[in-house]
Amino acid sequence: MTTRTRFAPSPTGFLHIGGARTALFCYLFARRTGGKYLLRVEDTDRERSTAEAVEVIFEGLRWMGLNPDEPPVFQARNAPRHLEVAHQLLREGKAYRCHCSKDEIDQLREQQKTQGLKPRYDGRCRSRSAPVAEGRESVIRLKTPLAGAVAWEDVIQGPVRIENNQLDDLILVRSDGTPTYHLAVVTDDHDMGITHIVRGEDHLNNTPRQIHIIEAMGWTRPVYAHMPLLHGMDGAKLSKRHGAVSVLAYRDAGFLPQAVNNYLARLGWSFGEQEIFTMAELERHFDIAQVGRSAAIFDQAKLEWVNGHHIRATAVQDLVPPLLEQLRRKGIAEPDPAYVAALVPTLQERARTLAEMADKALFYFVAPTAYDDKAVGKHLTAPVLEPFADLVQRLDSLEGWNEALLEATFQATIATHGVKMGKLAQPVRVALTGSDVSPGVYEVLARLGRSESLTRLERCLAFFRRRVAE
RNA sequence: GUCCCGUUCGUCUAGUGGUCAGGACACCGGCCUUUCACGUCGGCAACACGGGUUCGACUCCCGUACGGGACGCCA
Repeated sequence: MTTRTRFAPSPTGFLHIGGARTALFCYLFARRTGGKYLLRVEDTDRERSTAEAVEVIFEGLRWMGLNPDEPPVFQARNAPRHLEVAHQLLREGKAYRCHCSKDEIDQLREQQKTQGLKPRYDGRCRSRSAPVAEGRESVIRLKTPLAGAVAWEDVIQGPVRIENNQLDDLILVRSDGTPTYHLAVVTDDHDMGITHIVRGEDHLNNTPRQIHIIEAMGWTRPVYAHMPLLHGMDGAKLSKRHGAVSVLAYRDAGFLPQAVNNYLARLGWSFGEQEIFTMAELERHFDIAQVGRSAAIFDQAKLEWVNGHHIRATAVQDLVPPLLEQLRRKGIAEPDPAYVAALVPTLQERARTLAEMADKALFYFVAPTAYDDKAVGKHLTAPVLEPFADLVQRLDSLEGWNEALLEATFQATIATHGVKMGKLAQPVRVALTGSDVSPGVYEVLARLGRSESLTRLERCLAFFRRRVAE
């Protein structure tokens, strides 16, 4: 039998980084076991579900590379089937109509709470014999076994056992005639042939209720794997106040999807002492049974480190499109892809995100309008003026313009003047970039080109002369 | 309040009765070097607490504390 997993987001907002992790685990489990990974949109909350949210979630999953193996299922469309199941249970006496009003139940819960009990419906309609006034609203509730317990072997949590007396008769169909979450989930999972349910630990308490529906229908139980939740740096459940929680926010911040996947997979799971994984390696090694049971805290600093690794390991051509986007955001109207491709190798090991890479690439597009004060004070000093002027002269009369030639010119200059390379290279860096931090000077000169380089150098030389004269 | 789960360096984790408790990020320092970064070497730093069980507990059991989740006609 081939395994089938599903990621089942509800489209009430963006794709949360925690949801993305759940999707990733579903996906990796399916890949590892040679099964299928499916997607089901749980849009049964008519009030909060939106088409925009569906699109945003799809976009997030697409970006992560977590594309389902079959077309997505939209739960709301299966409502007739869900109701059919509810009515079958009703006919078989496994469910019943409950006419209690919301107020009545609220009151009951309130009362139970003050008594220190777990608030739950007491099943008062279960054996109601008195006829009910015609037209009064009703819901359909499942008859939950009164005694006994539900137990299952959770792939991540281990053996789990919940006493039935902790449960109440859950609602299958609302008073407006629409199916509830539990009914829909169980029915769809069955109909979709889901064999393994990988989801957040927040669903652990839902599992026994869902198992009861499954048992009532005589369906086979899927295997469950409840993964620990993700927490923010303060230890609380990850939420908006923890900053970027939408996966698309990570894309926009310049992270690579393979890095996000890598980091997310390592949260709660490890494989020897390996930290960096390609998607293919994750598909090969990720073992959900080895996932730990405690919640993990999302650490952006480590994500950045992982991202830096992937930036260095990714082919230039694959870095160009997202980098172009980052550059546009920084105000570079129409960056030339070929030019950008030439710049990438000079920046790859200097950036942890593509946004940072774009920042560091800016000088390639715009000549410095001012020189960093500290850099000027440190490197544009009187003793270097002569060697620097001589270098500019030599570069100006250079025939040809490539890194080897440039280096030879620098070497000849320092030999003539008896200065150290650092003394000469730093002013050049300032002239070219405005600061004393940049990729190698030969690399920069080569990419900027002869004309632009000389323009920047001459301008700086003039500035340098004025400064020394003062 | 009730039920369920968790607890090893600040963070992610290895560890399944006998280890100097290992690795990674971050942080600090050295090296490399035309700067930064990469790389590399080294440093700092943890078994929540209290009882058991045992010749011996991070590892097993019980309790406490702390944290999280769940208790909807939301999903």
